Amino acid sequence: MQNLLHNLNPEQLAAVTLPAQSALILAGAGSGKTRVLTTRIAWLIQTGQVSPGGILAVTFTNKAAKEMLTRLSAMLPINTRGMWIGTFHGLCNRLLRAHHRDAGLPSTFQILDSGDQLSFIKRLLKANNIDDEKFPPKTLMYFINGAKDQGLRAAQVDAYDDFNRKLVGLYDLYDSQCQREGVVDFAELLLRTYELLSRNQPLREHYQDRFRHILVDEFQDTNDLQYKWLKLMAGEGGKKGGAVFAVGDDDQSIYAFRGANVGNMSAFEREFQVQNLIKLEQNYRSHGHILDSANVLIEHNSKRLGKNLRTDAGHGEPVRIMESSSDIQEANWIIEEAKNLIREGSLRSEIAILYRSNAQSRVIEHALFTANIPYRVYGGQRFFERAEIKHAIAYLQLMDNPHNDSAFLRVVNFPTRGIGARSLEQLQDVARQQNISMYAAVPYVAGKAGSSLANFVKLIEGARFETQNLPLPEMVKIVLEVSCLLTHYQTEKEGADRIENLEQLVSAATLFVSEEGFNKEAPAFAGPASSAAVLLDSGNGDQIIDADAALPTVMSPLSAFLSHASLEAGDNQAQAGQDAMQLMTVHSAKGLEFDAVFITGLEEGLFPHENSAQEESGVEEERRLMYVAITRARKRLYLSFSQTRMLHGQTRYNMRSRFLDELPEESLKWLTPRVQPTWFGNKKSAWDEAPDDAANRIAQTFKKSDNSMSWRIGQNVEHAKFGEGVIVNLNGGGGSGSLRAQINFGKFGMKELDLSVAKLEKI
DNA sequence: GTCGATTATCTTTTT
DNA sequence: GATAATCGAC
Repeated sequence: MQNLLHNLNPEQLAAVTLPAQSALILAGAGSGKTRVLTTRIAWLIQTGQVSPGGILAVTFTNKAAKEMLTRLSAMLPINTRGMWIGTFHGLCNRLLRAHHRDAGLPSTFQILDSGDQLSFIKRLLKANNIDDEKFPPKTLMYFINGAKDQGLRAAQVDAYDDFNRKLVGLYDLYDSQCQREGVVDFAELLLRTYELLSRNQPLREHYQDRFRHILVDEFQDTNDLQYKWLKLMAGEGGKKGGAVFAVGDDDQSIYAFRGANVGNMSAFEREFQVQNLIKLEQNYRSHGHILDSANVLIEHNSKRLGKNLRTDAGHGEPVRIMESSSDIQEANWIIEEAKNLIREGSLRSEIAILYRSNAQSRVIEHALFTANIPYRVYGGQRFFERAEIKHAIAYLQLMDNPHNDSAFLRVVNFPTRGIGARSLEQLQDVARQQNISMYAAVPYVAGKAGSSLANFVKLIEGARFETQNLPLPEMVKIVLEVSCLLTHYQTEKEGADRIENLEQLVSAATLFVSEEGFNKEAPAFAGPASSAAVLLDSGNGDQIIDADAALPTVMSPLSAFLSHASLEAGDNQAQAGQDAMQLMTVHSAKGLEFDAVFITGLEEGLFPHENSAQEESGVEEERRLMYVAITRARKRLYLSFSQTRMLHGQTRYNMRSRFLDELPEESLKWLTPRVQPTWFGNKKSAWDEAPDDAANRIAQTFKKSDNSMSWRIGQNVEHAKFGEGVIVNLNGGGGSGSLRAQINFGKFGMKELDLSVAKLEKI
């Protein structure tokens, strides 16, 4: 045990060894949060305070859950498979599979990912003749998800006006359609579980009794429903059930846009009568200048619980800031700089390039590709989201649950088999009249269309029959054959990649089967609690099995694999083993760390993003995002912005991000001359100053050749009333008439001014 | 009904 | 710039 607690600092040690009461750990970036969580679990088990089965540990991402399991296995000689460590969604899925009858779901219920959900809604609107101009599918989707994230059913939502009443009605319709098809969306997984446990006392008490310790990672990211869910699991603020050990950092709350509520942290402190509040402020990751930058930046936020990171690592190198004239130059510069780092001995995998939105990766990827530097992009399109994979999955879904209309529509005519829009419309009408799924409605359609449809049904039934006793990978293989997906892509010109992906799907199935223990005889769960896999009374007279053990006991391999495909979209490219540079959004970088980090596109409108600029809370969230980005870096941090950038297929001119001006001067080193904000009175052009030689050299390299024109697009200007701006477009002039300029003044928006009249100063 | 081509739309982050 | 939706020709 000494080993376990060895090397913990006093705060970490205190947190790990807290008594079995609810506790809140404020863990700053790089303060050893995951370490504290896993060590806590290991310590609880090793000191015999709880069995592995009495632990419930919740994370938000699959990555975090996996990390926790790996570290735990390294600390303790136990089999972690079957332990209740996972994402909210994953754990709820497991519960619902085990108790699907009580939850009112078919055993083969399927999970809609957000793409599926959106097309589901589009279909719903069309089927009910709703004008999707007036009720855009996305609006409805946000409405439904928002309500569910607060734990509200349609009947519980207050509607103030006609528009909202209509949305509520559609929400209700949506839910009943989901029920009919046997599908659930992400939020539904949580809401169903919550409702199940609220209403079913024996079940609730069983789990409350069982989970003596509930540990929550990234608590600041919980939404209202997740918090209610935790309260239910813990039973009246932990009085009846287990103790809740919540770890979070309000400064890293970056998911408010999808319902996360930082207020849950103070609510938790109050409602769980938290007496143990521990702050982890010692940072083990970043050098001083980097940490100072993060600290000073985040102080610009008003709503904080208050926390400051410190380090013993010394100041280290200053934070470098670079201004480029275009996104392409930005990318080229990054690559030059990265090459230097690599030449000096840095691993490529220790260099990360971060950006605010996925669209920004294109230019950088292109440059990396040209420079022949291996790289890996996280996010973007993932394995299970690829079209060909979705198609294959849809066939499997239909075999497992034929009432899933989304799956039906996706593949009924793919590859084409002569079933067109008309016949499907007909089929849809029948299905609606009879209140059955499209699949079930097939026998009611007569004629030529009817027989093509019947053939499709035969195909699915045949595949199901043929594969019923085969292992999952074999099943997938056969489905690829009989669906004609393989032959279809063989004849297609660009089909080679897709076939390769389909083959990878078979490998994914093989891997899944062995990882989840579906190829073993007995459930893999081992440990003192396995005997607790008792039968218990569900309250409706049925004897049911606790959702205790590993997946194999509560669902079929196919159902499990399909959930896996929805819940874990899978990595996009598995060039594992290669030492490659890391590209990702700031959001997906959370929880990771690198020796060197480039934060790119630090421009107004991009970072902070324009969609967030409307409200102050939006900007504060962006600032927290920036805080997260900065604290990813261990030794070296580069911040970069560009005067122009291609976005949506057209060039945009942005001003540098306000965040750059919120950093402590003494920790920064500007590689290009810094143009002071106008209120400091410095109105020289960035390219006309030469503070130091290195900067001058770089400036020369990037200097634009055509400086002759008095006004040019991209010119920074200052206006007496509107302040600092940048010329976006010029028109008129050409000898006659007056020259007019469109100028982006940031806060004041876009203005068109006559250059002969307006008093503009170049800066 | 099918295919290819054009047009519209939309681009923040993710389980 | 990329994809989905729509349109028009066979």
